[in-house]
Amino acid sequence: MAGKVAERRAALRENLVLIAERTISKKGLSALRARDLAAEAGCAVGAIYNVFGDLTDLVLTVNARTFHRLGADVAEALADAPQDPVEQLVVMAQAYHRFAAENHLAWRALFDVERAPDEAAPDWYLKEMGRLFTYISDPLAVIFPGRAADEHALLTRALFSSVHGIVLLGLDQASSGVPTEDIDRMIALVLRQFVGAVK
Amino acid sequence: MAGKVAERRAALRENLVLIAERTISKKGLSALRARDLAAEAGCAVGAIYNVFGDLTDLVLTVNARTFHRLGADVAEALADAPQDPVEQLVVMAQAYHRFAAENHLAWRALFDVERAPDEAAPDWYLKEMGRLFTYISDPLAVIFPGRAADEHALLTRALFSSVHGIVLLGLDQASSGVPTEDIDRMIALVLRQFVGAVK
DNA sequence: ACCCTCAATTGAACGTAGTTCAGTGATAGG
DNA sequence: CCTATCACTGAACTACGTTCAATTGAGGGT
Repeated sequence: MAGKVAERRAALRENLVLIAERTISKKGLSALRARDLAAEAGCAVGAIYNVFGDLTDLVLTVNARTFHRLGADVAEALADAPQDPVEQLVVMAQAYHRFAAENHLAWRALFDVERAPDEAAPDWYLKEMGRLFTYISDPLAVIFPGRAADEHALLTRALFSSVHGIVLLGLDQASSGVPTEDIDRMIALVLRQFVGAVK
Repeated sequence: MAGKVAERRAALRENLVLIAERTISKKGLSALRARDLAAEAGCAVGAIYNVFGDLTDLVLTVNARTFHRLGADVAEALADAPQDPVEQLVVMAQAYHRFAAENHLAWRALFDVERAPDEAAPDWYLKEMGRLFTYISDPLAVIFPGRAADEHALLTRALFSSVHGIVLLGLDQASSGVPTEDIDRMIALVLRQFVGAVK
């Protein structure tokens, strides 16, 4: 029976990730507790630290999955979008909004993890980010042909950041009155106005 | 000697706020500790709770001051700005960026405080936010006259959120390569492009 | 000047986190 | 079947925010 240990470890790891994912999605990052986690997984608290270095490692694993789902949602929206590059941008941004709204706490956890100040961003983060940037970059190249590469990169980043800001502040004060439709309207307003300026 | 107690309380309060402000500015919100605070202020830990309900109350007081300084900086930039409404928007947004960069940890603390889920945003927050929105709203009314009031409000909020997003993501990864000049360029790019002044 | 009352102040103690590690028990190879 | 090894256990440790019984000292009455 070779690898019975590794098997159990892998199973525990998967289990912990699923439980953490559910806890974060339902009750938020701050509700994640080592003891609760162990109790739900039916293991000792110490076992968690055999699989993950610390709870932040576990959260980062959950975040990687969340980020991947986010990327897939945006990609799906893009696949179903019309050919018009402006509409593609709008559709993707609204897909981003929809994902953030429907997975609010998990989405928040993406940014609420505190990284060590000098620690580099994880690999998967940069990779998924690059993926999202490509989705934006391509339609932009159609809309604004002949821009310098560096300006094009800045434009891409700027648009992503703008949409992110609109969603972030819109959902933050969801209780104090920014309806979902208004967030979508703001996104469309900024994107259409942005590209319409040169049309 | 009437009010000697109240006097000491007020002095302690001021002292605690100043110490907390310095700690947050230098080491970040997460470095704020009740025991360190008491040691620095030369009082018992319990004394903090005679003046503030809890540490979050203290942080909110610091945040109110930070937000006020931010509003003043933006107002000053607006006062020195040219008449052109587009340039006014750019100048204000870059002032927002400069404040965030120069007071990074204090600025982050504005958003990193976790509020109770159902608790309303504090009064001073809404007031300062309204102040910032007015600064943006006025030039926008000149640039886009004759828009419906609700669309105008959405536009204002959308532009603020966009600039906030650009600054937030730009400063977050400052280590992994978004120079200050690029953030300013993105701000100018979005705002100028938005209002149709193609350069 | 003295004491007495009561509220402000103290800091040890409490509850709850994340994390560790010596003891225990199961595993895989001989 | 035995045993060296290593993963697992959970009590213990540290570090928080917060509380509260005990203490102190201020302000008024005599």
